[in-house]
Amino acid sequence: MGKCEQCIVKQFNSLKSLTKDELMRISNCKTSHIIKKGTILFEEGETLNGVYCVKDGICKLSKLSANGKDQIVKMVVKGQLLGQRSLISDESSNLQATALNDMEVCFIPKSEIIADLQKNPKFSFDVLKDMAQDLKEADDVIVNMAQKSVRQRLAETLIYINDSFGTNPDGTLSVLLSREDYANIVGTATESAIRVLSQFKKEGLISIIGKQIKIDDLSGLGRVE
Amino acid sequence: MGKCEQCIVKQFNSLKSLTKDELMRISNCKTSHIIKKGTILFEEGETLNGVYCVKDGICKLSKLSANGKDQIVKMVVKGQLLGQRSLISDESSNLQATALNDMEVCFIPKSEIIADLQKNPKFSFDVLKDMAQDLKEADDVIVNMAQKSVRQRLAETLIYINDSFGTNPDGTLSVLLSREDYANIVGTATESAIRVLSQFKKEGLISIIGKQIKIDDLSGLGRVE
DNA sequence: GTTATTATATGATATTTGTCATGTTTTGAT
DNA sequence: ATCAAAACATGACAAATATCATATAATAAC
Repeated sequence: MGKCEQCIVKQFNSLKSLTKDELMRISNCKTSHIIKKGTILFEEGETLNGVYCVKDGICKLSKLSANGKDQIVKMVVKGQLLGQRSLISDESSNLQATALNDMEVCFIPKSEIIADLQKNPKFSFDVLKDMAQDLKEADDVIVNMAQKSVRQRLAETLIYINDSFGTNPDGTLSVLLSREDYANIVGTATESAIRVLSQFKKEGLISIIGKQIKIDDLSGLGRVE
Repeated sequence: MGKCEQCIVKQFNSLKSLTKDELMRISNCKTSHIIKKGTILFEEGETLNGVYCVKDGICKLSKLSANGKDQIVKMVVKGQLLGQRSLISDESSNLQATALNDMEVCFIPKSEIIADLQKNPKFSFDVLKDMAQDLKEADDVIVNMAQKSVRQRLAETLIYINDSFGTNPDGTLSVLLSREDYANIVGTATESAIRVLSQFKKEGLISIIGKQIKIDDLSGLGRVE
């Protein structure tokens, strides 16, 4: 099994602030996992016994609404940590995590993380910074949800996915989401999401190749009102 | 000027985790302020040189949207800290803070807070917990914005204000918000907020006495669909 | 390979929400 | 107390979005 000390992934998250000794200790008790696309890493209400460090792949964090829809609140990618919030509050998870493609993750037991949080101020300050960033992004999502149209939100979602996760060699978005996923990010009915995507296609902003989406006019998408 | 060591307000926020010595040091460099209703404590994009500890009163945190509306993201009350996020990220503020009634606040310089964050793990873990809680609440707001109707969101807002800030002796909500504020919390047009409030009145859920609102049927509001 | 199931697509229609217009009430300044 | 400005209220209509129905395409199961 790989060693945390040598793992490049940690450069992208707050684990980078741990000392070599701390990393070696974590390395000894962490477990590696391959998570198949579609697998639920943890559910809403579930108690987490640690955090996941995402070595590869992407997952969605969603929350079930009273109307039965599963609102996607955030996407977590390679390099990021998963589950810190619940761990810090010492509460069960308020979100469900589902793999959007095959993932490779390391699971680090709660006790290890908590110990380091309490001993290493640099680490805890780093986690604090991450959380502050998450909070800022959440504020932006709230404003977008409240003030922008479905068309705008969907256009921005496409741009976000393009910019954050990139494209395949043929230009299609590398993260393959179902139309329902798009609807659940934007917060609209699946039919509405499909309809708006069809409009974008008619307007020459995107191409649709089966389930795949290719952005043809990125700046045009940015101008959608 | 009051002394932080003896201040009861700190019991409600993470400052309670500071040692007596740390509190005395902070007490010496903090400044007390009376903020009149309607005053802007800080604007979006402004660099904050410290945090505010709210001793009395309430303020709204809002963010200007592209369409010119000022979305209210959160309300901050007596006992809470204000401005930690920006301070931790070392960024300018992403939100504007405006007093909703007369406030009494203490301003603590950035250097003091940062120093304590780096030295006192208990304090930084406490701040971390606060932020985790804020993040959880933000997730809930996102889901509500995305999945619930204006009617539901407004009903929940009234319940929230009732439960969190209480009522005057005559039963009216103690926090007096303009119709525009309600609209900016819910994320709707001012006219829509007014209209829905009128409907609630017709349905016997609330009474409207001038600008004041009185909840007549709390559980009924909770059942609004 | 065939079939059942699920995902995508689109039309028709209902509902929700926004916008504009206009009138009334409240508030604040003088 | 009077007047101007702002906040509140409501109607009429337009636009955005949801819902329901139905068709087709893609995928999975056998």
